[in-house]
Amino acid sequence: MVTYRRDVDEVFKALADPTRRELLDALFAQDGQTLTALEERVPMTRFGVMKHLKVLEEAGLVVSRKRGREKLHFLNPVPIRLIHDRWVSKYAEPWASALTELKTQLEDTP
Amino acid sequence: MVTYRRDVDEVFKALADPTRRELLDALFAQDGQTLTALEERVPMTRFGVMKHLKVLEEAGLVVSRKRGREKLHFLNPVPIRLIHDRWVSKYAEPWASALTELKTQLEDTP
DNA sequence: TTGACATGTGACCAAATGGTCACCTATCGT
DNA sequence: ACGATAGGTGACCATTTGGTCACATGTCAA
Repeated sequence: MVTYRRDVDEVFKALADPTRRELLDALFAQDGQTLTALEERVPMTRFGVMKHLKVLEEAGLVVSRKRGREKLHFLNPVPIRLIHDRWVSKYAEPWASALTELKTQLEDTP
Repeated sequence: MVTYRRDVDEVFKALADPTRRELLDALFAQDGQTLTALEERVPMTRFGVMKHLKVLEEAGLVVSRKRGREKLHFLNPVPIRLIHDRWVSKYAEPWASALTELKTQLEDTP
């Protein structure tokens, strides 16, 4: 089994950029796209996309594979699942709605 | 009902900093803390903490309320729940394990 | 084999970010 | 009233980040 113990911080930082989230969405829609294919999805030169893909790869959110002169990119949802399980779920539990009530009350308090 | 249509991007960006996640954790552990109380939780001056709290407030992750000369800070989990429902869950679904298999196979391919 | 195509590298730049500080206002307790 | 306490503002600085470009390598197809 490959090790998924990459830094949680890297994943959060990788997800913080809207372009990178768009790239993930593009791979979600169609996995295994090349750099030039992804380039067309986003208002940016090839070089910008390359940098973003590098960040995504280092965070483990994207894995790639070379086929001839092309580089195919694949979405890896595991890090997202990890931060979901270890972090997001803690705050997104059902009882959140109770806190929502509290917040509403507080904001209505003069 | 208060409007929760804040920008998703702001939430992701707010969550991208480890100090800010620590502050959220601190509020998760004990809600309604003052600035000086939170200051002690983090290796940073008061001013740095103020900036981080401002980012968290603007993202809607923290709401505050003044009590005399103090400012009380409260965690608002709703934005996290929103990005969970609208974004994270899409990638963190059960079938993610199937993709994990695929990724492993790809990485093992020479 | 040669030209077009897909990707990679390093330098470079502007803007955003994270953090500190001097100074200021407001409120509390006595 | 007065010192101490809690918080706020704006300037300032170093570093990181997002993006581009010139140039270079590897690969395909005729």
